This record gives sequence, C-alpha cells and structure tokens, in this order.
Amino acid sequence: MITIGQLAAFAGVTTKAVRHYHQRGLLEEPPRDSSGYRRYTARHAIDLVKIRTLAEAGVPLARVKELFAASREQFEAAITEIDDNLQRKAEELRRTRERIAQLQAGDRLFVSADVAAFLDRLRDLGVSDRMIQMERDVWILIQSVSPADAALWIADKLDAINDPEFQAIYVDHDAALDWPPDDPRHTGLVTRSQRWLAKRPDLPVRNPSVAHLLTAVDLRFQQ
Amino acid sequence: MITIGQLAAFAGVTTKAVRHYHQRGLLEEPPRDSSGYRRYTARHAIDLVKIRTLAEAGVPLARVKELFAASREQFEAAITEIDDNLQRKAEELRRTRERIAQLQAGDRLFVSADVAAFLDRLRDLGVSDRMIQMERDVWILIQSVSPADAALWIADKLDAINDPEFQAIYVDHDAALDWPPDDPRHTGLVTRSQRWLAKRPDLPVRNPSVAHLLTAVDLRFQQ
DNA sequence: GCTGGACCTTGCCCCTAGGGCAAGGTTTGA
DNA sequence: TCAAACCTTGCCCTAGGGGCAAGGTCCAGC
Repeated sequence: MITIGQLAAFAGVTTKAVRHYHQRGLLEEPPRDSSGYRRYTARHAIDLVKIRTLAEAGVPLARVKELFAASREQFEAAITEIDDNLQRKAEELRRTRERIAQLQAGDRLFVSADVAAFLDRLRDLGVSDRMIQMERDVWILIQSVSPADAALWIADKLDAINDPEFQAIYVDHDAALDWPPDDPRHTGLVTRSQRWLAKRPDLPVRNPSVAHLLTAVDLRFQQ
Repeated sequence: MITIGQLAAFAGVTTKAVRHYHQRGLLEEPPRDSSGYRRYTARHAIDLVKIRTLAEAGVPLARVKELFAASREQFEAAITEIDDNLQRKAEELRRTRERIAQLQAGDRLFVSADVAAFLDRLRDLGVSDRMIQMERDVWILIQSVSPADAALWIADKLDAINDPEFQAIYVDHDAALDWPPDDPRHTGLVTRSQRWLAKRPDLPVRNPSVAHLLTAVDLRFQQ
C-alpha cells in the first residue's frame, strides 16, 4: 500500500499529475488510510504507467480514458494508429531539423552561393540597397519553404540577369519604387515586364506556398 | 501589402495565431490601412516563418522573442542547442514507439527484465493467468517501493524456480486457489511450503514496506 | 444600387496538462 | 523531540491558441 508520492516516483510523474488523472476520471481513486492519505495498489501503478505511455505518445487524456473502456480490438487498432502518428511525427521532426539548420544559414546572411552571386550582380548594376534587401528577404523565404524550388528559380534568375533587357527592366523597377502611384510610366513598365516574361520558358513550382510567394513578387512588379 | 489572412495562409497558420504573436510582442504590428486592416510586408512574412520554424521545433514563444533580440553568436548557439533538443526528442520518440508496441504486445512490461523472465518461467510451468497477474502486481509494487529489495528478491525467485520442488509447490498453490476453504489438502500444502522455505537462506529486507508486502505474499502461501 | 459571402476588427471565455503556492495535518528519521 | 519531508484541499497561473460574438469592410454578381 504505497502513497501518492511513491506511486508518482515509480511512474516518473508528479503527485499533481496523479491527482489530475483522478480528477479526469482516468485513474481510479484509491481508498484512504486513517489520516486521509491515498493508498495505492499495484493495479494503480500499472494503470498509471499505461496512462503515461499513451500520454507521452501524444494521446490526449480524454482519448486515453476512452481507450481504457474500449474493447481489445478497438484498443489494438488505436495503438496502431497512434504508432502511425508517432512515425509521422518523427518524419516531421526530421524536416524541422532541416529547416532549423537553414535558419542558421539564412540569418548569417549566408544565402546560398547562387543567391549571393545574384545579389552581387544586382549591386553591380547599381540597384539600390533597399531593393537588394527585398530581394534577399524573398530568397531567404523561398529557401526556407522549398530549397528545391529556390535552386531552380535562382538558376533562372542568374541566367536572366545576363540579359540586358532584363537588367534594364530590373533597374527601372527599382526606380519605380519612388514614382508616385499615379505616374503614367508604371503602365509602360508593366507592359515591358510582361512582354519580357512571356518570352521566358515557364518553370515548374513544387511547393504551392512558393507559387504564392512568386505571385507576391509579381504583384510587386505590377504595383 | 497583404492582409492578415494572406499572411497566415502563406505561413500555414491561423489569423488568430498571427494576432497572438503580435500580442506577445514577437511579430511587429504592421501599419493599418484606411479601414483599420493590418497590412503586411515581406519582412513580416519572413519573421513569421522564422517564428513558426522555431515554434515547431518546440521553442517557447518567450524564448523566440529573446532569440530575435540576441546577437548572432547567441542565436547560433541557441540554434545548435535547439537542434540538440530535437535530436533528443527524436530519440525519445523512438523509445516511446517501442513502449507503445509493448503495450500492444501484452502487459508483461512495467516490470524489470528479471521479473519478466520469472513470469515467463511461470507461464512455461502452466501457471494460470490469474496467478501470474497477481505475481506481476506484487512485483510492480515491490519495485515501486524499493528497487534494491526487488532486485535481490527476484534474483532469489529466479533461482528458486529452477528447483523442481518449488515448481511443484507453486503449481499446487495455483491450483489451491480453487480449492474450497475447508479442503483438507490446504494443510498439507502449507506444511510442504514451510518446509521448503526453511531450507532457503534468509534474505535481508531494507524497506519495511517490502517486508509488509512479502508478508502478504507469504500469507497468500499460507492461506 | 443592392445583397451575400468572405474578409477584417476587438473582446471575451474556453481548452489541455498540469505547475506553484498557501495553509493546514501527518509521518519519519536522527 | 523536532525538523524535514510527506500528505490534504483549494485557488490561480501558464502556453498556444480555438470559438464565438458583435460589429465593420470589401468584392462579385445581379
């Protein structure tokens, strides 16, 4: 007949958690001794460890309660599903780690070599720092979302920036940031940009978020 | 100049979450348009993706805020630490999956390998599930109260169970659970058990609660 | 011009899985 | 014997939002 502290220590939880499970109706309230202390049996210890095992697997306590009342087949099916979830979670964790690593690289201002080269080219063309900053931000964003797409698109940009027409268009867009919104030159620039874009082959986009982002970039071009 | 809904969709979060980050001071409040709507820029999108990346890695929002204000070296050190945590989490996940699998396999976990081996031996001897369950419960309890005593005693049991005489006595006790209380065979079994016990060397008991428990086990033998 | 649906705003309470602390009573080991 | 370490209930607090209310706004179609 162990106390709540011993039970908790055995299962590696706090006494608070044990009381919480009582309140939730997950763990049966044991009888009290003469001083009002809860006195637990091995049954409780087993139940508690089961609760913890499931809870650590990310199963909500309400679901744990249901599972305890479920039939053997239902329980086993649930366990299988829970394990599938865990596997998915592991995969997610792996991807998160990749993104974290990129975050470190991105904040170092160490965009990929290709992006850095592209930004250098822009600087050479006399593009303003403000524009280069925007460009860099967008590339960091694309890289964080989809490195594969980023590689594809930056290669395209590096190719494009050798085209004198694109260079001129780009420099004009930079200047256009200072034009008043109703400036008639905007329309001409948009037409020129669209005509130039129409000549370029379309690139595939794997990640829909990137499509969104590129649309945003285009909007910037058309605004 | 995107709205909160577009920003949220881009980062894969809800508008509520975005507002939450504003409230926490994590994400800068953007300027409002004439109707009071928040209008975001690419900067915000980048910051939001950073926030999500860190948050998904399990970094508390308060810590994310600190990190944004930290120096580059501090940030990189933190990222390294965060990745270590992720790695540890992945390892934990692996262990949780193992335990979940065991949960499905049956309930011979929650006990040490020695106890599991002992229970397996009992099963091999044809001891009933009911008896094995009782045995398991007692061992879980003993382990929770005093692991040192448990290790000592289970080693003794593992030794004893190789003795054909003890095997026979154990199997008879199992059967005795079904005998009526006034069955004359009880007396004979008790005598046999006591005689056998007398031949075994005494084991020390460190924790008085364990002595209690073992007494309870003995009582079961004598009942 | 009007209307409906999809946006946006703030504010409030709700959830999970407990943690912290208070203010008392009990048990235990030296 | 006496302090430390338990136990009890009760209350409020936390993160990271979700849901809903009660409005205001924007846009597309008729």
